[in-house]
Amino acid sequence: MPVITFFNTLGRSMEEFKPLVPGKVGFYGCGPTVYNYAHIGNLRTYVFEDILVRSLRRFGLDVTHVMNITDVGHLSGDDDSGEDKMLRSAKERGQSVLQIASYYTDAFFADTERLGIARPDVVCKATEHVQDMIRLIRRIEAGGYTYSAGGNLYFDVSKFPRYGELANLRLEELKAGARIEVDENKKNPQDFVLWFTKSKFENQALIWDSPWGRGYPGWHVECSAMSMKYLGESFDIHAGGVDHIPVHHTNEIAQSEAATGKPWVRYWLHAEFLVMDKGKMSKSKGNFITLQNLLDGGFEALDYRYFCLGGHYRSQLSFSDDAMAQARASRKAMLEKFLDLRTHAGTAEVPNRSRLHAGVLARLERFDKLLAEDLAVPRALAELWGLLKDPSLPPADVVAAALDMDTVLGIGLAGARREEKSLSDEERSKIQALVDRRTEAKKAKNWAEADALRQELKDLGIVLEDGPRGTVWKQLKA
RNA sequence: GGCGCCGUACCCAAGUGGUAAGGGAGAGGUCUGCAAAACCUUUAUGCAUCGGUUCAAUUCCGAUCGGCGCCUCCA
Repeated sequence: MPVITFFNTLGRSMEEFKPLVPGKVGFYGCGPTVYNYAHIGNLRTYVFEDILVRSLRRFGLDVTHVMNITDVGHLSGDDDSGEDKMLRSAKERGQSVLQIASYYTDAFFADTERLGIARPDVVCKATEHVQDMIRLIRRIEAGGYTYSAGGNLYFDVSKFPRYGELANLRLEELKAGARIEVDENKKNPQDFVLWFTKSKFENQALIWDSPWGRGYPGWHVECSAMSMKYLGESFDIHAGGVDHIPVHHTNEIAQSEAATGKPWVRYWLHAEFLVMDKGKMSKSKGNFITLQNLLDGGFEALDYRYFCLGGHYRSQLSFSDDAMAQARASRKAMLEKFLDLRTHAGTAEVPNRSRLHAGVLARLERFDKLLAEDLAVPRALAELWGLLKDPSLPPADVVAAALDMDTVLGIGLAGARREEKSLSDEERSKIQALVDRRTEAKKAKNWAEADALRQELKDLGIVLEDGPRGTVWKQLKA
């Protein structure tokens, strides 16, 4: 197992990764708020987390991956037009907020599944853990970190000296209210609500009884409560998008450590944004794209995954139709190359790792080393290309190693097929008959007829390739 | 106002104090009746600009220009 290093947002430096319990990793990844479809920017982060989990497992670590589903707290407050439409149509169908949440949760996992993202070991819904949150809030309250105002229970950041450490925040320099009105109940602008009994939204749909009155939990508390429930009061890795650093994760740390008095998370990993021409993808700017949009545009889900692998997780990645098409072309070429090698490998026995050709093994080792260096996935991908393109390596060994690498990358080598859709035997024999007729015409040097038959097949969606071993046909990509 | 990131060929994108990965696209070639595929070759004396440090900078420092993110729910 190589030495694993990660760039820890807490401290902003590369650190060797050493799990709290040797051989085991507790990992919490911030999940979706399920009131709308995930867009491809969101999904980039989940691809990153998937690569993280798969890499750790590759290195022999026993990972427990926990992900929350935020299905409370933000369902009635956002007035994005697209969402309103969804809510309205849901209302027309007589559905509850929970049904909406359920719908988008299913949609989310349908997307991640198509992207080959492994399902977390624990998926926990906020609405099913309100009692855990209440218990956690009571501990925070017992420590004297809270105050009540205007019907809400607030966390008092002035009681937590290390507040803002993760984000390098210095409270006195923040310009509170620069972009949003300050809640007049707060002693400090950074204070945040642990429990609402007075919603700023009219129609909060879900409410619970609590020691502070009937209401609902603040957003940040769910991650603290659920992560501790499943991973313990201290655990190894917490990941999410960079946007969470200054507020969400900062607040999570404050309340978690206020409750337990212990260090909470040891390594913080944050994924940068996918950006479009005009900046990040966001609903309010009306420039967000879903995975389904890409599928409708003729891309495969794994083309998008491949696209994500082209950039390092800590760098912004520029999305465009052109860049996406490039990723598709690149992945297609890679699958073709792989299929060629698999054909050449024929029935040769696939060697296990210990018996691989030295040159292949060397590449595999470099691949592992790159992953271990803060997930240098773009370079790991280049290593896979180098492996596939090196003519000096035995095909069977290359195929074995490529499949091995793909257990982390997830580009879909194992499932690669030449044919796009299944054809009936009847269709096959028809095509073969035409191909045979053309072969006869070619033998007779009757080029006109041969070309006519080529065109006829092309109209059927079949392209021909004359090679040294005769003519092979393929389906034209739809 | 504060915090932070980025600017690498036509495009996406790695990377390092010692002379620019990979992919896409383009060009030329081999092969081919045609075509495709494949393969080979090729495309930044250059890494926004200007200074500085250094034997040596794309890589460190400073300034400038440009772009982006966060400080509000947001991956």
